[in-house]
Amino acid sequence: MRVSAKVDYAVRAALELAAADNDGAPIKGDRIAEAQKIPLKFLENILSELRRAGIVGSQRGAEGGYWLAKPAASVSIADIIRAVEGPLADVHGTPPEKLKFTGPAKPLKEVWVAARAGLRSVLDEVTLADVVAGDLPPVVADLVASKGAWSRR
Amino acid sequence: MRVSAKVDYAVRAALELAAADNDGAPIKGDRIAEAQKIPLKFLENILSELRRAGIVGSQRGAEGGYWLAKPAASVSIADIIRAVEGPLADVHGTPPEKLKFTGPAKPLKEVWVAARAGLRSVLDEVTLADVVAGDLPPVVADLVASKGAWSRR
DNA sequence: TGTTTGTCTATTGTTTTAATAGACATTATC
DNA sequence: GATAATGTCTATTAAAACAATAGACAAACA
Repeated sequence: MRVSAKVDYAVRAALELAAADNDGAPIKGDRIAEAQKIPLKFLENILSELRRAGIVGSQRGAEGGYWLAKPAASVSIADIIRAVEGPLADVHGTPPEKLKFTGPAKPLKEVWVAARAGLRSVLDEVTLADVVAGDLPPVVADLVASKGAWSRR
Repeated sequence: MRVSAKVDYAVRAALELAAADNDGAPIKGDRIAEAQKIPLKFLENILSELRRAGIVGSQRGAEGGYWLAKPAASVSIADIIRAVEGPLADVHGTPPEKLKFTGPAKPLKEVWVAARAGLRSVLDEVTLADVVAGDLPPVVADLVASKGAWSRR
């Protein structure tokens, strides 16, 4: 699982929007870029994609900026990833449920489907609101507590 | 999670070796390539990496070929991935446990650690022997049975 | 000694990634 | 209505990763 710079930036930018309670006024790209150390122009591209996905709203002009277009509790980390990169998981360009393997590799399809489900069990469950509140769902606590979760292998 | 062609090939090649009970005689790269439709030269590069990682053994010359250097039940899918691509998961080039976030993004570290743990819960548990036998561990069955596991989102 | 096979190093073309640039459209304020 | 501040859109680019491919070389066996 390689989390790209783009996804990393997108998630952090969305969190800034979810956290900012700016009396309903839009937040400037500039301010997000500075707060999270993200290259401004790259961030603007990303925020445009999030807008096209209906996750953020925007306003041009002076006093313009961005805001979250949905309740923070209804936007998952996976939603952000899908908005900027497409499907969460694929194998050599194919979605897991469409894979066909032959010979001893046959059961591999179930393995990749399960791997995706393992990822989803975290990324589909955690919302922007959870992260902002620092109160993550039980599934995260369980996984994080599992042996060796914090060490490299 | 993007499973590259290389990882896909490596896992399937390893499964061919795990499945082949060729009276202890080595299996030719040629035969694996054909059975799994993998470009021969690319496969040879991959098998060399698996050999350097101690997962397969090899013999040159006529009657040469490859074999599994360990019991199939002791090699996990994650072992194969790590051998050919390095760590299972990273965020923008950094392993999850070393991440540092600021402001509202602070709890993100736990989220990425949990996501990696979710992946590991499948990929560290499933061995080549499991796949060859078509008898996957309970964690796979559970995840695969979870709602929506087989559909795209 | 010759043939078959794996090993190693290098190279190539394509795609993706991560960013940058600049013209343009919109909005609020003066 | 002019101006300044902002987001939008299209294009470009440099670097890296990806997916192979090539060929000389080394080892093993018949």
